[in-house]
Amino acid sequence: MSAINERRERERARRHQLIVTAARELAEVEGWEAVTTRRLAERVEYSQPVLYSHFKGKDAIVGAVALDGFSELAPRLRRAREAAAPEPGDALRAVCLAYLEFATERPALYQAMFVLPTDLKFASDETPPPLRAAFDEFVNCFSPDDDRRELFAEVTWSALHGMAVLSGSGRIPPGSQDDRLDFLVSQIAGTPAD
Amino acid sequence: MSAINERRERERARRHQLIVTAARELAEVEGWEAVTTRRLAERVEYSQPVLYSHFKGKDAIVGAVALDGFSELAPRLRRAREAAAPEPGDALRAVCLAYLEFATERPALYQAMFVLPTDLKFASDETPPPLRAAFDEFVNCFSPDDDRRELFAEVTWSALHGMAVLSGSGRIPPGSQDDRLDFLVSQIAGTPAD
DNA sequence: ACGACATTCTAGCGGCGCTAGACATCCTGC
DNA sequence: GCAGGATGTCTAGCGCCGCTAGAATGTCGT
Repeated sequence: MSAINERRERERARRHQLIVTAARELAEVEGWEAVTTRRLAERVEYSQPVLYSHFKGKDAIVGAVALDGFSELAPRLRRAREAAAPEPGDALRAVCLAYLEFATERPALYQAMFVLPTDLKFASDETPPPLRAAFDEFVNCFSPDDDRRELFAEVTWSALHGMAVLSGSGRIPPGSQDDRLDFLVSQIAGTPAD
Repeated sequence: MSAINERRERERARRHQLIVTAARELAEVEGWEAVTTRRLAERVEYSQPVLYSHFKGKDAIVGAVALDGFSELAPRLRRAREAAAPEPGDALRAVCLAYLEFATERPALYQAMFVLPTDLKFASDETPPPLRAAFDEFVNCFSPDDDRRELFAEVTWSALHGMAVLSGSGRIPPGSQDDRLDFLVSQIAGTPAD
C-alpha cells in the first residue's frame, strides 16, 4: 500500500519533470509559439489530458519552466559574484554580465521567466526560493549598510532586463550591448548614490 | 474617374483609421488577448476579410496601433523636455517621468509598442519618423558634444522600459516606482560618465 | 443597357486550449 | 483467485483562433 503509492509518486514526479523538460527543449529549439499542448503531448508520448493532470493549464507549464530557469540563473549569478574581486564595482559588473549572457544564451527560457504570463508569484511572501535567490544576488552587490540596496537592485535589474529584451527584439542595436553594460555599471556603482 | 477614385481612397483611409482605433480601444478596455479578428470585424461593422484588405495580418494591425502610440508619445516627451529647465539633469528627469506616466496610463498601447511582436522596423533606415522622434527626445537630454549620447539614451530607455514592464507585471513592487526613478536619474545624469 | 471590374460577404480550413465521458488497468478485501 | 471499486489514460469533441477561396453583390465606363 505505502510502497506502491511511493512508486506511483515517483513515477508521477518523473513524468512531471519530463513534461517540463520537453516544453523547455521545444521552446528553445522552435520558440514558445511552437509549444502547443498537442505537440507537447506527442513529444512526451502521452495524450493531451495527462498534461492537465499535472498542470492547471498551459500557463502553469510555462511557469514550471520558468522556475527551472531561476534554479539555473541563481547559482550562475552567485558564482560570477564570488569569482569577482571583493570591490563592489567588480562584483556588480560580473553579475550583470552573467545575467546578460544568460539572457542571450537561453532566450526562450528567459522569456518564460520574465516576459510570458505565468502564475509565478514575484516580490511577495510566497515567492519561490530560487526566484528570491536570483534577485538577492543583485542585492548582495551593494553594501549591507545601505538600506536602499533593494532599490538599487531593482533598478539594476530593470535596466538589464530592458537591455536584454529591447536588443533581443531588435528595438536597440544588439551589437553595442557591451558598451551599454560598461556605461550602466559605471553609473550605478560609480557614485555611491548620495 | 479621378474624382471617384479620390473619394474611394478617402473612404479607404477613413476605414483604415477606424480599424486601428477600434483595435486600440478594444485593447485598452479588455486587453490584447481580447482583440481577435472576429471581434474587431464585428466592432467596425465589416466582415473579417476586409481587415485583410487593409492589413497583412493581425501583427500589422498591432503595428499600426503601435505607430499611433509613438505619434502620441513623441510630442509628449518633447513637451516635458521643453517645459523643464535647461539644466541637463532636469530635462532628463522630466522626460523619464513622462515616459513612465505614459506607460502606466496606457498599458495596452505601451504593450503594442514595446512588447508584442509587430512588423515595425526599429533602429534602421526605414524606422518610421514618430518612432525615431520619440527616441531622439532621450538623445536630446544629453550634450550634443558627447558622441556617446545615443548610447546613454539607449541605456536610459532600457532602464525605463525594464521598470515599466517589470512593475506592470508585478515582478517588482509597483509602489516604489518614484524612488527608482529618482535613483536612476541621479545616477545617469549625476556623474558625467567617466 | 450592359459587360468588366472592384468590393464585400458567406463559408470553411486547420489548429488552438481545454474537458467530458468511455475505457483499460491495477489494487484491495473476501 | 477473483469480483468490484478506485485510479489512471485515452478518444472524441467543444468553442474559439487567424486566415482565405470563391460566390455574390454592387459600381463604373462605354
